[in-house]
Amino acid sequence: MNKENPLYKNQGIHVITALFTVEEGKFKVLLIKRKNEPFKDKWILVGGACYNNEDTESAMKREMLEKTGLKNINLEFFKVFSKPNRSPLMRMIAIAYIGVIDCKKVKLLKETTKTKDADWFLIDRIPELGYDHSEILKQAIEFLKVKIFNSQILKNLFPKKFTLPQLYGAYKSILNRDIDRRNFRKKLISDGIIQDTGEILNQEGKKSAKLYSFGKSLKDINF
Amino acid sequence: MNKENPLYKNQGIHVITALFTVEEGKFKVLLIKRKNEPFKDKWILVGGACYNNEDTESAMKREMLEKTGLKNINLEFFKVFSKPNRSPLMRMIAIAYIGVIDCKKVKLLKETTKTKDADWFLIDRIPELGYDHSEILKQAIEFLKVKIFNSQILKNLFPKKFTLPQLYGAYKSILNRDIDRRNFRKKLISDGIIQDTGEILNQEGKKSAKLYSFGKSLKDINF
DNA sequence: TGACAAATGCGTAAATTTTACACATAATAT
DNA sequence: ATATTATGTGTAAAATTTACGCATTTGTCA
Repeated sequence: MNKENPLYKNQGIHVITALFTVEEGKFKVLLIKRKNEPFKDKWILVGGACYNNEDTESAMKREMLEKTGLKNINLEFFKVFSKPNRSPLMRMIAIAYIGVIDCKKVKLLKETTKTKDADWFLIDRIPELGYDHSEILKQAIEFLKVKIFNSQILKNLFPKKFTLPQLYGAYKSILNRDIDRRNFRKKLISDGIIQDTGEILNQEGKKSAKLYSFGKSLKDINF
Repeated sequence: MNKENPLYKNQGIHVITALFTVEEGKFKVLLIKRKNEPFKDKWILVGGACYNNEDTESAMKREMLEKTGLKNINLEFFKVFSKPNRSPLMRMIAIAYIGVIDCKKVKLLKETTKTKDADWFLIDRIPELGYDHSEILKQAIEFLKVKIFNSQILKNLFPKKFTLPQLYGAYKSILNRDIDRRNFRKKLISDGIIQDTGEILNQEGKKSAKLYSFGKSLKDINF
């Protein structure tokens, strides 16, 4: 590096989100396909550069809109990735988020200035990703598995009111293991993550099920 | 901003550490006094710019050495601060860490190229800090209060072997409240944070006390 | 149609963890 | 001597977590 390019210049801030969904019992993540170098034609997590007039979360929301058409996504910070060469052209630090939405409620932009495709990928069918996004995704999944038990991060995966079996199915898909159905109900209710609405859903030709909503107050133990 | 200065250029990465200690039952934090503008003569937390060939933790260790003379400090990431104008000259994002050491084991550099003083401040006697460091410190303290119960972050505050009353005193100072002495012992042992060494310390003219060490393995529930 | 399986719900007993608190002993202070 | 402080151990009650039994409604199929 020379004087025009000292060690603390030409740095940038990446914001990145692993946006998850569960569709028909399948745990999936949103990937976009790059149009340009570097990593041309590679799939990556949604993200981009943070501008100077934005905090990182605002930047992430703008990037999400620009590259996928999605708005009003709740984001949860999970980790910083700062290896010096994680991005090839210039030193970029990455501020990584996770989010969860119902993919059926939204329509993805399939092409933008910078992307040539966007799609939901099964978690166990992820291609090799550009940048260090394979590693970021791996860590994001582990973070989500913890987060669903101490926050309402799955809120946007369901309508305002939902049945317990619906929610239970999502947990099993994300955790990729079985959990006790009866203790599951007790835990989520007593922790205040969900609450009984008193209403009952009578679906045609199915046994009636109680309707729950996400709780109003939740002592979130995380930072 | 013009073409020479697009929205995603002229960004930088700050690394910042709230380094704590407990000295004679007093909970303190390390501050340094700036020599230059901006915030000339203001006290701030230890920190500086991250270079392009460093990850943020390495940068923080270098800055710690340059500005305080301290080496081998264990750092724990706690939060990103990214408000666009948190730093006046240029857009800087801050990656914030906490650490804990025994101030009696080290000697602070009182002056460096960029600092004109360095000292340990009582937590309830903190002056107004430069940048957004007052806010960062406030959040760091809250983070530490949680962290002492699920990690060995206090490890460097004590020698390899220490008595329970010593440790207990540090917890009370940091938490700024009373906790049950007997349950405190049980919790820290059963969580694997500390373990009985089998040895006993006979201090001249004091009742003998068992010696403990920090545990070998600890299931750290945090990310 | 009758039997069985699946989906939904409720409840309880055992195990574990957390909280509150009693008390014993050694050293110091008065 | 007596009281006070510093250290240690233990136990019982309360709360939480885990394991699991069982009832009801609906669909499936022999």
